[in-house]
Amino acid sequence: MNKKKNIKLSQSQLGVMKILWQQGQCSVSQVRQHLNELKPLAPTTVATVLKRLEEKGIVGFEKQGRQYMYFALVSEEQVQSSMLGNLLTHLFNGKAETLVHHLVDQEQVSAEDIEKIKALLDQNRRTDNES
Amino acid sequence: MNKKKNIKLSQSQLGVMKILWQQGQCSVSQVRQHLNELKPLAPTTVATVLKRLEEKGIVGFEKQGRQYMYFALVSEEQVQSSMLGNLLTHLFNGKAETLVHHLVDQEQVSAEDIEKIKALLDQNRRTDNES
DNA sequence: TAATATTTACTACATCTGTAGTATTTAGTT
DNA sequence: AACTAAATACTACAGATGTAGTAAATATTA
Repeated sequence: MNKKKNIKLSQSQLGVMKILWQQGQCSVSQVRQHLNELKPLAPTTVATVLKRLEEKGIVGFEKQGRQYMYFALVSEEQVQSSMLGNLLTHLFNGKAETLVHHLVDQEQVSAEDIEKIKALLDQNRRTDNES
Repeated sequence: MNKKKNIKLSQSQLGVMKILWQQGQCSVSQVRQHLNELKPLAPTTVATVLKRLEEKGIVGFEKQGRQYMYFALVSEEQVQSSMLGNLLTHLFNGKAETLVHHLVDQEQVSAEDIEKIKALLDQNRRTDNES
């Protein structure tokens, strides 16, 4: 089972993970370069974040010459699923409609997005009926 | 404007806020009593959490005899909106469909819920067209 | 009024996070 | 081989969180 439940990442950690998810495998300085556009950080800062992620089993690394190449050990989907589930449970009392209601209601989602979501739900319902 | 953006509450804090949202106004020991079913905590622990929430402007209190009566200064909806928005932005790259997809896909939502959500979206679309 | 119970005030302390400095190792260059 | 640049290893430190102990104030009761 690959069910690492209750993965919880802070904002900084997420920023770093996004790079790894996009780029696949990066050295500290590569991560730093990618982050730089968003937020300039000292090299050691990035290294610390990566080391801590490694300690938590979220990323792994492989020595490559002098430097470490880091890579994600959990997928973006896993983290999304886990953190969303957490929010759903603890903030929305498990009520998915309330959550979606906020999404739709609170200026955060375009009409176009709503169409996409609806399409998604329709599709889901169909496959539900078929199975 | 009552727009307290970027409200971010930890799990413990959320637990306490839920009591206040449900009960309206509580003393420390009342909050503690309600929490007790979920998680027994020392009285001072609850008091500390409430004091910290007060320092952040999330709750207020009013002296009533010897004790403080605490009450929420931000609504559950505000917190839901803020924290969901945060998750949407930082974990789902702003893509609401991805978020909903997870909700629907990941065993977290019943078929019934999906129907409710669909109804919600339909309604939303109608009012969109009308306005 | 003295004793007891309740409540708040202050202190504590470990862990996590955000951020980075200093020291050391190592590789590439002259 | 000596020097420089890059990388990692420690250390640091402030703020947030989870949890609670001890002291002090206050109210209730015997």
